[in-house]
Amino acid sequence: MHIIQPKAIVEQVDEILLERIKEGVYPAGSRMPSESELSEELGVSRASIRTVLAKLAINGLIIRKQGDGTYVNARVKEVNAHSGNLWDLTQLIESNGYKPSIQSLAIEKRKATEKEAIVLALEPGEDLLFMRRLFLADGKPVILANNVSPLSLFREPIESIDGALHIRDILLQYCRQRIWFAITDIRSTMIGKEAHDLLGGDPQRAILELQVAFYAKDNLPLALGVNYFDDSFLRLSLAQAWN
Amino acid sequence: MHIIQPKAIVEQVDEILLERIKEGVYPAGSRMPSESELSEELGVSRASIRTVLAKLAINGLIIRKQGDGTYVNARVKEVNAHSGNLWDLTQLIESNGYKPSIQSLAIEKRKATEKEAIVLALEPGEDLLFMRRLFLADGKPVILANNVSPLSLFREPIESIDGALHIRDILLQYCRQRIWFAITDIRSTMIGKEAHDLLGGDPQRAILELQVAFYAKDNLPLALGVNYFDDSFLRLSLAQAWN
DNA sequence: AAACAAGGAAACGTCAGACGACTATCCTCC
DNA sequence: GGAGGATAGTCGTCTGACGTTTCCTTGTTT
Repeated sequence: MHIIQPKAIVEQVDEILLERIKEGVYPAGSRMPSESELSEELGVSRASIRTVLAKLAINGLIIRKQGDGTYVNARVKEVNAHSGNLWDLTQLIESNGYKPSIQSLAIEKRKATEKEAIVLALEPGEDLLFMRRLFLADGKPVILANNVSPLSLFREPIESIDGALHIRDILLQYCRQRIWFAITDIRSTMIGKEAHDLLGGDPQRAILELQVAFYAKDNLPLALGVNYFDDSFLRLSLAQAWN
Repeated sequence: MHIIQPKAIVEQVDEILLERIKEGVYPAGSRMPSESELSEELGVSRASIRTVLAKLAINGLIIRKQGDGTYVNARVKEVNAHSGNLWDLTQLIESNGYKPSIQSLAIEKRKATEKEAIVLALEPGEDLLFMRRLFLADGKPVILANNVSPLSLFREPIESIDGALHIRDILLQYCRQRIWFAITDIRSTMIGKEAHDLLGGDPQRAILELQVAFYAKDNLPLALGVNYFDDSFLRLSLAQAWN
């Protein structure tokens, strides 16, 4: 058994405000309620509100003006890696305006390559869980995702794994591990045979490759991901600001 | 004349801590001084320290553990778009371990295309300042950067513009405009003729294309940029976290 | 001697209230 | 009608306090 700890206050506030911005409760370009009003309405201190607003500002969703107020970025709809989760492919598809789903192609055991062993801090040849999955946007295949994770992390037989889950939830559910941060390498590459077989389109074209490494709070490597997708169908756009 | 306003407190603290992390004053993986200690040492309130630490945590440079302390991310060296400035090409080159420089190829006037007019909120055919520049890493050309900006923003003849400056400083110095946020589209594309002539290498290869739009605080579009570079020489890697 | 439990110290998380800095707005005065 | 100043509202910073979590020491038990 595992108790689901009540989420941190700032986390809850973050979800609420993010939701309101996405749903247009605070329309793009409009002025949001003041920190004091939010503090009063949500029943948390102004300090907590400010923590969340700072995060939203860094991710370019809002613009803060001293002496004036806090405004929703008028171009918030143009950004799709919203809360800074570049590696959240489901969210990427969703913010491009499609309905995401995940199709599992393979879940199997295999040995770690030398390179994988280094990044995952394992011995070469140790057992890995390998997952090949296809992300669909409105049913159309758009992202090929390959993930590996040390098999020693898993507490249940691999047959019981639900391949349609988000990698975050797989690690949480079967490994009791929470992703704390991720490092993403962005590369440009020619589409390979495997990706072309699954994604279709021109067999000679450049696509994006996202190499993601997931880590736990204590810097323990949890998983690696290599994701391929066509940026002509899915836009990858980030907003960045400070202040 | 224009007075240089003293920077905001959090901005100064941010620079100091960023510098210390980069220089190894706080080594990767080590525990940083506590919030109280930093507050006392730098002579600012704990609240301001916390604002900065929150930003560093979001950008994955540090990891905060309640009841324990604040740690420098052990993998901080693997990340190069450090302070979340994806569009800061100088910083990108620097964090890849090279010495950056900028070579101006062309600075000229030209009319806005229809697409440019839309994004810059201008009438089609209005005058633009066009800049083509080459970023060098240790003297080797690595990034081709094309920028356009409404000519109406500039207060001095274009002949006086120093093409070796950072776009941030060009806008600040000649337009009195400060970049407040940027939206970056990341794309994968085949290398074009122009880019290949300047960057060399295999004429049939995939490279990264960063399409950047710069905005001022009031959402005024300041400039557009289209940057091409080879990700086999310059790694583009981001860290992301929340908590 | 090893394992376990209890307690305290230290650090981050949250709260409350206050004041300062800055901006937009309105009003007055010329 | 325009310029200038007063004013209220909002974000930025500060101070002090308490809550929550984690680590580590200490002492007890097995």
